[in-house]
Amino acid sequence: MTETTAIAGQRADMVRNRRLLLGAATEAFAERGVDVSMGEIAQRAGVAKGTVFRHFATKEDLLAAIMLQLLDRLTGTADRLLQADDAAAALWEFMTAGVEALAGDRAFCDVIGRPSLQNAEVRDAIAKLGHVAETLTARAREQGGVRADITGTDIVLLLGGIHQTAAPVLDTQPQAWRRYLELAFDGLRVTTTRPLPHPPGRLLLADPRSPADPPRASAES
Amino acid sequence: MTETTAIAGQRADMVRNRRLLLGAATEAFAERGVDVSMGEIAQRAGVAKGTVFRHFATKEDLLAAIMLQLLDRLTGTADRLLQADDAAAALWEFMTAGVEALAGDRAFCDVIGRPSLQNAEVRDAIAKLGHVAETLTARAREQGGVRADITGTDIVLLLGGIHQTAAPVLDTQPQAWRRYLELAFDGLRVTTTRPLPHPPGRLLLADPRSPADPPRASAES
DNA sequence: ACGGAAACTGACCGCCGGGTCATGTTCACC
DNA sequence: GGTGAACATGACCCGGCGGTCAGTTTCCGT
Repeated sequence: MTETTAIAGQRADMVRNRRLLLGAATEAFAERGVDVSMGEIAQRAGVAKGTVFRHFATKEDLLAAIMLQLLDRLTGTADRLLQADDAAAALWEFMTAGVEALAGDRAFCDVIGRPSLQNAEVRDAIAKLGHVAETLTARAREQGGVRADITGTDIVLLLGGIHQTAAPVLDTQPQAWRRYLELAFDGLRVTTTRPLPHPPGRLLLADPRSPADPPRASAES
Repeated sequence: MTETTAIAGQRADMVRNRRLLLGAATEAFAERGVDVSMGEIAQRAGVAKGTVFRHFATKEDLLAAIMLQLLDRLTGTADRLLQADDAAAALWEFMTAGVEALAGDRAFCDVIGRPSLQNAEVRDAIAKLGHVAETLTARAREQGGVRADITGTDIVLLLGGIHQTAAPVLDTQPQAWRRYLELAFDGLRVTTTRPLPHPPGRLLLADPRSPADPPRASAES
């Protein structure tokens, strides 16, 4: 978890700088992607470069901290949506939140799209998100809200795809992703076509724990 | 156009190096994306770094040459498919070719997804591709093969999105994009749902020529 | 009030990238 | 074969990056 709570005995300037730093890094990464420099983040926070490295040993650590924050929030949203009655509507809401998060954060897109940018913690958080998405999807599948051959991994992968579809026109039409989210969801509801080719596969080939019974793609309901 | 033809009076070593260079750059960009260095490209071509800059003044020029080659090929494919009887099948084939091209070339993905990497020539080529896609889509729409509110711009944008969906698992499942292409196409066929939100928009807000009558999204068939 | 540990600072390092240029080499033409 | 222009070469420049560290400042406990 990201430790935002102040431990007793911490210096006031330290917690202040840490908060400034996290805020600045969140903004900077969101606007400019993972390629933003540590120098710029320091400047935005009103802090010297060395201070950044005192709080986060490497750029990778800082990026991970920001991404974990985002992933945790999304996982929390998904968790809450597990309580909803209409599973398909819940799934829709989850996807909206996910694509919106991607559209508003360039670094998030970079990290999701390029596994080489993910450290162990981030991979874990993504796997956890995938796990919740799997449950959410299973419910929607059972209720007949989405076709039978869709898995949670599909849903998570689709978030990146839907966003990417709209990304080239994001500057001029910041809301275009809604169009493609709707289009994707229409596709997810289809039941009259042949089953999808190629196995769904899992997001991470070596997920250490949580086998999370892979749902079969046989037609039912 | 990319000048691959040798002009009379050109030195033999020059045309040889140019061919080596284009080959090496094509490979290098495809494998490693736009971030590959000019030094590595020179090395792959078996040529000194200075030679690269003699043939292409800047990295941007070299990248553009490679991308134009790819875009022209894709536009040619689309052009040929305009002759097909079954417009929906032709559109399907075009999308397969497009997503396959993206899946096989990381630089292509980078350039398509980030407009800031496109110079004027590349933007033109993309606009031209968009124009052909528009025609291809219009035919499919008229034949009832795809829903009425889909435009050519949607199709071009979807290529990037479909690929991106599968990108995170591309290392372990190189063919996963076929699954999401099928899913997208199922969505494109849907006719029983409400029309898509948000206007389709055009790929480039300032396309100097070819107004290319924007199809209205009213329901018909 | 004060002492010292902890945090901050910014000049500095090594590295790597795109791009240049004086020098050496090759080819086409006569 | 000779000659000159076009081409190839690779050492070099500059800027920006992630990351370091000796010296300075700040804050907390007493």
